[in-house]
Parts: sequence; structure tokens; C-alpha cells
Amino acid sequence: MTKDDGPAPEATARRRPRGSYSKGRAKRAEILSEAVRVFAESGYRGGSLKEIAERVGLSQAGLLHHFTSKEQLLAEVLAERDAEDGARMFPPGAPRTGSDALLRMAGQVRHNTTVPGLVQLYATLSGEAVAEGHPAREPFVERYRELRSLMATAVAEAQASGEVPADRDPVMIATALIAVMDGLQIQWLLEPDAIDMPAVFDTLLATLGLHVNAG
Amino acid sequence: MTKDDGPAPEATARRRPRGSYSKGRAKRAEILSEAVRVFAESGYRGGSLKEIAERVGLSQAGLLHHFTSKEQLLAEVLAERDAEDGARMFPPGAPRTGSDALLRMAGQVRHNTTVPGLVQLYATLSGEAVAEGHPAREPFVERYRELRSLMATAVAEAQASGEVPADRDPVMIATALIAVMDGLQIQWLLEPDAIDMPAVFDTLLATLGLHVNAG
DNA sequence: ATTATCTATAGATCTATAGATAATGC
DNA sequence: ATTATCTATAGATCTATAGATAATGC
Repeated sequence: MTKDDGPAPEATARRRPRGSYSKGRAKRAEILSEAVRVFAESGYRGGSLKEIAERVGLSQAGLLHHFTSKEQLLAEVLAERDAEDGARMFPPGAPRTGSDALLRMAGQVRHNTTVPGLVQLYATLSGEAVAEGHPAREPFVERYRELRSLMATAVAEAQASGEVPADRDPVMIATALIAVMDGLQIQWLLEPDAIDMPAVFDTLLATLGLHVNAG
Repeated sequence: MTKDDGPAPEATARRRPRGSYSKGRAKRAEILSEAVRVFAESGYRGGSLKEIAERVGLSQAGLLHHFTSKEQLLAEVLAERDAEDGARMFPPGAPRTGSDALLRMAGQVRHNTTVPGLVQLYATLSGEAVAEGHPAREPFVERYRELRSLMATAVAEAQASGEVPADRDPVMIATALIAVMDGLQIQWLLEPDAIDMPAVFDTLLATLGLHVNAG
């Protein structure tokens, strides 16, 4: 067969898109990372496209060439951050079994103290996202659902292997651990010097019978 | 002495203010309680004076007769809510000693499930308030500082009296308990039916060696 | 030729103030 | 007479679209 599937140069005049140029892709990435900062500082409602645009050296309309709407920009910010954080807490290869995931969670808390911007992004957006109709609501619902499920499994496995006392409901423990992590972030963002996030989290794990440093 | 301290009817013509009428005071209270709802739903940034005004049957300018600015309205909302909640968790007469405060905290978690609007107010505002320059930031910093101090004392007393194991730092435990309470609210507001706040909190207290139901 | 940006602008908001009128209560 | 409200408006924003021009790369 001859290439009658290919682009008919003139007949149909089907001008197919060429895709973005490399300059465009670079700018797009720059916008995403600056959007993280602006949404972290001012939230989704409070953060303006103009502010983001100016920080990357574009006009506000220029920014909207890369993202069709503010809402789409937020969606991509969340997707990107979730992918990155997910890879950290649940690396694909790692045998996420037993107390392993719990220790990695403690590691995440430790890591978070080095990235206050991202911590603020989540703290700010999760607070906004509880509002009915907020564009980040569904993503957050799903995120917590998955997180609870993964952590509950980890707790149950740690209990089954005897690494952690089995006298508590694993789902309750998982929910509580996630809650502590979130709640600590608020207190820490408000008074970084007064709150030692990793120490508090480790204390709680120790109370559950899991010792981070002692193994 | 004759009343030369009284109002000189004409000389100085000092027309002193008469204070608000009862209708005005009623409207003011109405505004405050509707502001709670609007700020809960949309946050401080996202909530508009027009929305609040309409809900109480005033024009936006009419509302600003009772509060000189949006910021002042927020400040009064916070002050009022803090006073009310403070009275609940730390009643003036009660001998707030030992595990007493811990059990009252569990009671507060239980109570919170009946007032989702207030829970949302705090979840939303605390998320916003971590932003530099946010008008609720300082109030929240102080609130957490005081809460930690009160709870840490309670934990220490409970430890001293042997009601709770003394193998953990009371400040860490207090910080963690407050964090769990906050973090649970986010998960609960996102999925009320999936999260049993009181059960999770009680589970955590039990892990600490304090049994809410068993006494 | 297609993508990347810009300027200009429509159409919504929003807060706070000015100035007028209606309601309340010494 | 003082308080309680209203209408009108200034002065800032903000998002998204239209239409033009500059830059990039088949």
C-alpha cells in the first residue's frame, strides 16, 4: 500500500499540529515550578496567574498559552507533586512490607523539614480543598484514600510479623499517623523553631512500639 | 459639688457617642455568625463581604457600618470562637489536672463531629494562616502555643500521678495529640463517612495507656 | 507553517469611602 | 441627635479571549 494514510499535502489540507518547541517545554516546566511557590504562599484562590507569569518573565496571557486555565495549571501542579512524592514514599522496586513503610514515613517527615515550600503547598491547599466544589477536593480525597490504604496494609503487615503490637486496628493507626503528619505541618509552619517534627513523629512511632533509631 | 463634670449642654458642645441601639447589636451578632459560615466555606481570602451581607439582609456597605474592615471582622470571629472553644476544653471551675484534660480533649473530638461548620472554619483558616502576613497568622501561633502548653501540663500531671506511662516527653505527646486532632479534621471533612474521628483519637489515647471508656 | 508571546480588553469581582435617607431613642 | 442603612462609586484586581507580531524549525 502506498502511504494514503499519510498527510495529503493539499487535498484534505489536514494540517496536523507540530507539538511544542523546546523553548516552550522549558517555559512550561518553569511555570509549573513557580506555580508551586505561588499557590503555596497564597493558596489557589489567592494566588494569581499574573504573579506566576511575572516570576517567569511572561505576561499573564502568555502564561495561558501553556495552560488553558488556572484550574488546569493547578491540576498539573498536583499531579506532578503527587508523582514525585509517591515515588519517594513508595518506591516502585522496594519491598514495601512490614515496618518498612512506617520507617519510610518517618523518613518523609524528616525530609519535609528541608522543603518548607512543598509542605506549605499541601497545608494550604488541603485547607482550601475541603470546600465544596474546590478543584483540588477530589484529588485530595483520592490521595488520602490511597495513603490510608497503603499505610494500613503496612501497619497490618508489621503487626503480623510481630514488629508492632497487634492490639490496635491497623486502619485507625494508619489514619492517625497520616493525621499527625498533616497536623504537625501546620504547627511547624507557624513556628518552625518551636516544633521538631521528626522528633514528635518518632515519639509517636515509639509509643506504637516501633523504634526508628533503635531498629 | 454640683455636677460640673457632667455634659456641658452648649459651651463645649461635647456630643458624646450614645452607643449602639439594640437592633444594631442584634445585627452585629448575626453578621458574626454568618461570617463564620462564609469564612468556613470559602476561607478569608475567598469569602466576600457581599456574600455575608446578603445572607443577613444588608448591603455590603451596610455591613461595614458594624465592622470597619474585613480584617476586623475576621479578628472578631476568631476571638469569639476561641473564647467559646476555650471555655469548653478548659472550663474555669474544673480542676484541670491529670488525665482530666486528656479526656476532655477526647470529648472535644466527639463534640466536633456535631459542628462541621466550625471544624471547617478552623481547617480552612489554619491552612491559609500559615502564609506570611496573613491576618490570622499571629492568632493561630498564639492559640497553638497556649494549647501545647496546657496539654503538655496535663500530660505531665497524668504521668506524675501514674495514670499514663512516663516514658515519653510530655511536650512531644501534647504536640502529637493536637496534631492528630487537626489532621483528622481534614480527612474527616473530605470523607465524613470514611473517618471516625473519635474512634481514631481514642485508639491513639489507648495506645498512650489512657482508656477513655474503661476509665 | 506552527508555536510562543504580547497588548488590549471584556466582564466580573472586591473592599472601602462619601454622602444621602430612614429608624431609633435621650 | 445619633445610629443604621442605602446607593453610588473610586480604584484595584482577576481570568480568559481576540488579534497581532516575533521566534522557531519542518
